[in-house]
Amino acid sequence: MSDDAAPDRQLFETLQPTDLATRVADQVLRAIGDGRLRPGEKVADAKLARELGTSRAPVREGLRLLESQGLIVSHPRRGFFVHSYDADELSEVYDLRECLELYAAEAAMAKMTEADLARLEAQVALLHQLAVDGQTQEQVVQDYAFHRMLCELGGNSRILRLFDQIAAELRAGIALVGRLYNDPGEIARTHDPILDALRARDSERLRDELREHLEDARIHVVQLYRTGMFDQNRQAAQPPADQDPSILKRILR
Amino acid sequence: MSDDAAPDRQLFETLQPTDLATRVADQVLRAIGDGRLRPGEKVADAKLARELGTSRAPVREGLRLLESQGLIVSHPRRGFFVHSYDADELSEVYDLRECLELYAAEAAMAKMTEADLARLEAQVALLHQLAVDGQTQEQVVQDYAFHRMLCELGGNSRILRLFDQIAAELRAGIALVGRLYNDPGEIARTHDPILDALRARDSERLRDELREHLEDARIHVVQLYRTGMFDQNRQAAQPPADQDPSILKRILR
DNA sequence: ATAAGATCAACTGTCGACAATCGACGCTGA
DNA sequence: TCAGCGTCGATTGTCGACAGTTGATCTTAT
Repeated sequence: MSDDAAPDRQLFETLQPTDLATRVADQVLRAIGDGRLRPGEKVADAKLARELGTSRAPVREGLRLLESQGLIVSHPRRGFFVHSYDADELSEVYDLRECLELYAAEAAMAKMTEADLARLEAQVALLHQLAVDGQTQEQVVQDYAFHRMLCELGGNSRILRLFDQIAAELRAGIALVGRLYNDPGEIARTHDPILDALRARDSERLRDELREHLEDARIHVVQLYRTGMFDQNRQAAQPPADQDPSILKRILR
Repeated sequence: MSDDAAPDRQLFETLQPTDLATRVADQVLRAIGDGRLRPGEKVADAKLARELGTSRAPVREGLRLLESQGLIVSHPRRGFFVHSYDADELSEVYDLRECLELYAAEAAMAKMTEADLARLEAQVALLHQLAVDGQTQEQVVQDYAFHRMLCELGGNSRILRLFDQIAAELRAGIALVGRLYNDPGEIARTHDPILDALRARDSERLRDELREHLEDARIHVVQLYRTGMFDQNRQAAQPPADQDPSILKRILR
């Protein structure tokens, strides 16, 4: 039997059926990620359904998918809203990211090959290049890509999925700031010590360097939040305060 | 003005509107947690709706809520299924738990008060007591409670929420085993070194002890899985294999 | 002028319906 | 005996509909 005519060779790639709900979730996720939907903004399922040309059912299912990820909040009888962080909550997300990434990076270092290391180095080199070229937006993307590679090399798909979720959430916030850090060159450089530690397979140093790196980012973003840099962008409809004023009205129904 | 007649005193607790979807999610979560729904089992929304006396819409929304948590898997045009772990995946979940709990515990140690420590000690004492009384089922619950307390003291609500999710998932698996570990007394004892480390505020030791403790649990459970201890319970309808046999059928539609 | 009440369009939660699809069953023909 | 095919009930994804609520706007009365 010849090689190129194996009888059970896969002729076609399986074309997988897709449901509207997940596609809606994708769309909304993207909209949040690139800032078309702002934190705190209301997401009316009826309106969204009209916009997407579907009925409301799949839209609501899609929003539910995002709800338990924390990206969407639903207030019964009031609708869905893009989750809006205060500074403390944002800081918590960064905590989580640090927690996951430190763990993944350590695992990654233990099992990575020379080829993997080379890919990481190439990625950091790309960051430097983008800094020189002034492509700051693209640098943000590739920065994430680097950290994602680390998580991926860690080999835990569950952790990787969480990282992706977190990245999406942070992007939501960062989309508001636009240009986030001060100096692209500086950003690129802060990745070098991490690479060094990886090269040296020095677990201790990796931990310290990575932690410092992430701590920098966190402090930066959180500070922007605290200084009210976002307030100007906050004219979006806020979900109602938890304390409902019209108590009697609700009791009587 | 007297104390017990403050004019703005809250007369009634706000009765919060609830939607069916979240209640469905709760129900299903509980059903998975206590083993009424088994891993791999199909969850037909129509049937479930009939059982709950609602229409299918809120049921589907509720299932979507659980889907992005990983507890439910949906295969388009085939329905919803309780997520079924293989040993590797289960191991990954334990990785994640370890990652989160180590982080939270360290934070907890840094900021806990004497009162907090006392509560933790009381909880471990309870574990010992339950071991003596032979209340193994309750011990499993209180064991989780201890670890949850640690996460809670860590002070990151995001991490706590994740811990709860993971606990729910693990319970799903553990519900299958019923009695999991070998000796309740042994379980109780393995918590003592953790307490010691906390008392001494020894970050290094806490990390090591906790890791070892969790590693034990992981190895135990994963091994049970690998030895096929679950196969007898696996007559539940399996979700279809990823490789669809009837390729042409699908291409032609 | 301000606070309370009335009005009204838009939205939400839920339901039942419908076509398309799935998978189990039995039948056919080798 | 067994692979392959129609058949058929049950289930799925999606839709449109309906009553009840919400929040904004307008009205009224103090």
